[in-house]
Amino acid sequence: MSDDSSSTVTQQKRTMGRKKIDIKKIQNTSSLQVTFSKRRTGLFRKASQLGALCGAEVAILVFSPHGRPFVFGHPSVDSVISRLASTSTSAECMHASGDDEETQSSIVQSNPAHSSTTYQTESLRLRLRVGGGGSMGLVKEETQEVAEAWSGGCGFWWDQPTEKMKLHELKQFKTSLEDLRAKVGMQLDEMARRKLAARDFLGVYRNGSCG
Amino acid sequence: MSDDSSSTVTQQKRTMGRKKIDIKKIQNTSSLQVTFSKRRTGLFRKASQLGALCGAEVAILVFSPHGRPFVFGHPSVDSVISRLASTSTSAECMHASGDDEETQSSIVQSNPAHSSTTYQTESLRLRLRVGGGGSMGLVKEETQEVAEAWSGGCGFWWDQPTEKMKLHELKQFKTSLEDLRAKVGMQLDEMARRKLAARDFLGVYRNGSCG
DNA sequence: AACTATTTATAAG
DNA sequence: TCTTATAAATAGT
Repeated sequence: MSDDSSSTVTQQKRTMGRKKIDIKKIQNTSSLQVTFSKRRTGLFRKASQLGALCGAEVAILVFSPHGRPFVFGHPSVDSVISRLASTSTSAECMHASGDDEETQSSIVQSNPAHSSTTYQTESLRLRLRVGGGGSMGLVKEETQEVAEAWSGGCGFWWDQPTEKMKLHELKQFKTSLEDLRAKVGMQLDEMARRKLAARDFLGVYRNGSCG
Repeated sequence: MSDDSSSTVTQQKRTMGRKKIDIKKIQNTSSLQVTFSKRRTGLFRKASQLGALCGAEVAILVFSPHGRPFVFGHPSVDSVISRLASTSTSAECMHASGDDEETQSSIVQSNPAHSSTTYQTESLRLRLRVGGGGSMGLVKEETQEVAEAWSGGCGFWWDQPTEKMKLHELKQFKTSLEDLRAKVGMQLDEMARRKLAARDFLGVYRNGSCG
């Protein structure tokens, strides 16, 4: 005990720590965005784990409070929706009537054993495309850095000396492929946020080979 | 210290507690099912919270390792898919190439600002229907009990003296609507598992009125 | 974006 | 299922 600061001083905690919150619409705009971002990431991570752990197929579609769409799919959104559409099922369902219009959702569970098609749809075709960045106002220089980190060389970016992309963080990916996927999502988030126009990085990594 | 059991006996823990697991396909069949069930429930709960907290719209489609479909939607699967389909977007995407075929997923994030439709689909129409139970072999008596608890009266089941359905558990629902939704999912799970043929409980609660 | 202090989610039993 | 003991997620700074 050589560093005891004072006798009666209760070791002051740096942060208040997490607080319990009730599940109702967050009013503060900024915290709403932060929460949405964190939780969406967490949701996708969980979905990814469910897929990896159980060999389940999962598709998630989300519209941010701003109306911006986010999608997650394992193995792909398209395949899962198509599968659901082509699966003959009768659904046992329950609509939980919420308190207000913003608070209702439905949970459906289908049993393949019953064959009476209740879904009808044309396959939702997802044509992935790398678009340019949006426009949020950030130094172009920074954008360039990240872009180069992604498209600069041959091989996967996590195997490269991508100091510019915070290598220490990238190294964590190795722990598991699940984590890698989640990180990819976050990276994309950051890229989008920075108006990154790395429109060809996808082509480079498609099929895992250097094009 | 009046209840010290023994001098050198290290208080034996009842359970090993949670252990860290690596995210790879679970081999043990039974634990796979348990894990799938728990995690799917957790995933839906998280999705529900995201919707309630942020006013986000979410749709999740899951196929269990057995190929059984599970769906969650806020406000509904149909509406979210339709919205996505009708939204003109260009998608910034990344396909994380997994280690094996079972381990790849895609995360897509679209920016509404770019208007070049990349999704094309017919609205996935979800026609909910209450089907009969499956067949898993459980005492009919028990089934009957639960069925009655659900369809027995007018009004919502959580406002009724449904001792037969474990009221103590149902009471927890009140803490939040989010929780209620999650629980509904679990209840439905149980119902399905018990081969419950309460084919008309939905009708009773549709619109929140006693039909 | 980082960092805790806590609340939640869950792997084992 | 129900209970822990722990691992994870995340609200507030």
